Amino acid sequence: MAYRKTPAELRRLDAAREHLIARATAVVAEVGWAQASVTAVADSAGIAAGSVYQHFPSKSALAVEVFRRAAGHEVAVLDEVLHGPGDAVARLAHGVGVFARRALENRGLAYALLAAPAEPAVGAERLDFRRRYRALFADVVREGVAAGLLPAQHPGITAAALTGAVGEVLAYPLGAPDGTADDATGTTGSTGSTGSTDALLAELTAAVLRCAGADPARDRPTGPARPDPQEPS
Amino acid sequence: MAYRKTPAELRRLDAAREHLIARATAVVAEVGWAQASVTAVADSAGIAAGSVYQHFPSKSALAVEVFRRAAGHEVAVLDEVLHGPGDAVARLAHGVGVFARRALENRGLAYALLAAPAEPAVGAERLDFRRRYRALFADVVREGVAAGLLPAQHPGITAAALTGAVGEVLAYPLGAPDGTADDATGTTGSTGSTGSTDALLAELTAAVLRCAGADPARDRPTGPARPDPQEPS
DNA sequence: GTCTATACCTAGATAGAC
DNA sequence: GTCTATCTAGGTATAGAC
Repeated sequence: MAYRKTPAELRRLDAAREHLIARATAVVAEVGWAQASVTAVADSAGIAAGSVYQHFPSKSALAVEVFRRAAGHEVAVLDEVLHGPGDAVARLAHGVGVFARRALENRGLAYALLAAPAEPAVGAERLDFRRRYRALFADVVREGVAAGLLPAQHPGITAAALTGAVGEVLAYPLGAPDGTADDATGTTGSTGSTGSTDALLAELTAAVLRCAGADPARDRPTGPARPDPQEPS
Repeated sequence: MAYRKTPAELRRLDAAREHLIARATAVVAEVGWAQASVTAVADSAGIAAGSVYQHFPSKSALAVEVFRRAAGHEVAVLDEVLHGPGDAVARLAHGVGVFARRALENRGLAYALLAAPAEPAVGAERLDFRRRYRALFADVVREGVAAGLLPAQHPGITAAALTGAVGEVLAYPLGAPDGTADDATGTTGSTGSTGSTDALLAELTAAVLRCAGADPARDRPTGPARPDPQEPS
């Protein structure tokens, strides 16, 4: 017996672990945290429940890893957009649009990450990631204020408001299992590219820009003028 | 044996039930949902664990009742302010102020209602109450738009954004056990009436008004001009 | 290394005495 | 009606065979 595992062994183990994480993520996206028992996840991954503990010391650890991977990806995407080219306000608008679109394209997972009830360990992780979103938004707001594009304000508080606003606006379309949301608060199909999704995005972006204090007079690349919004009920 | 309970009996039972709810609420406010076991609640109420089931069919039912009472009270207060005297924008500002102040004065409970991880039944109730908040905000926004005080927008989406913004901005000061929050994101004392609380309220209100699109030029009753906000880090 | 089977632990819920 | 003591279920985690 070797003192060290061979490269091939390591690769195999790592692949198994990755596969487990991927399947766990899929299960969570489908049925939520509460229903994602060790048994269900193991079944989905095609291994025995006990084997899960070859890769993770506890269910919590696996759940946290699932959350970190998925949420970390979203943070990275948002980070790239918010720190990309263009002025601060344009980046803010674009960032929110990208974030929302991605969420609406993968609802189950987005809901799990944003709002679904979860065990304390995941809840703590969620708070941590919300802090990261706040930090990203705060950067852009600060920059916008410095550039004279936004009025004087506390960037941290505005960032928190933006984070909460985006999450809450998305929560209901995401929470509705499939197409039960009405009007601009959800989409009717599954691909997430329907007209009402666009309306939702436009309104969300507008609200976010207003919240940061962006000048409404400046042209936004989001469609012609303002497409007279309609109320749901 | 009487077919009906005597009025005295009914009163006694009702009082016991009320006492149980009150104690359960206190326990939840102190230690959160997760730690509020049937045993802990019963102990606090001075009865045996089994006796809880004389008043509620299940732990979930008790938790839901606790949530409904507390959240219902907040909704009623907000409702009264938002539908009170004054123009729509003034009421919106006042309503947010009152809501935030109340939350900061009773942090444990506010955190439990707004953000703390909870069992699915409570989570569902929370979604329902957030819908009510949205409806209240939507009314005021709609009114403000009609009165020409606010720009054209989708009231439901703005209302969701406002609900999320308020919750998220408050979540961190509330979540920090006691005075660990820095700068305007929290208070230092316990009474909730310190200077930094006022700063937080002012910034939150400003962000909310911007989000709804209120004209920043109009005077707000909240302090002299704008008290040059400072950043935390 | 992976599976099967099982132990165990926590917390909610119940039965019967007083 | 309330308490004590007990039962139970559900799901995590482990032990030992292959």
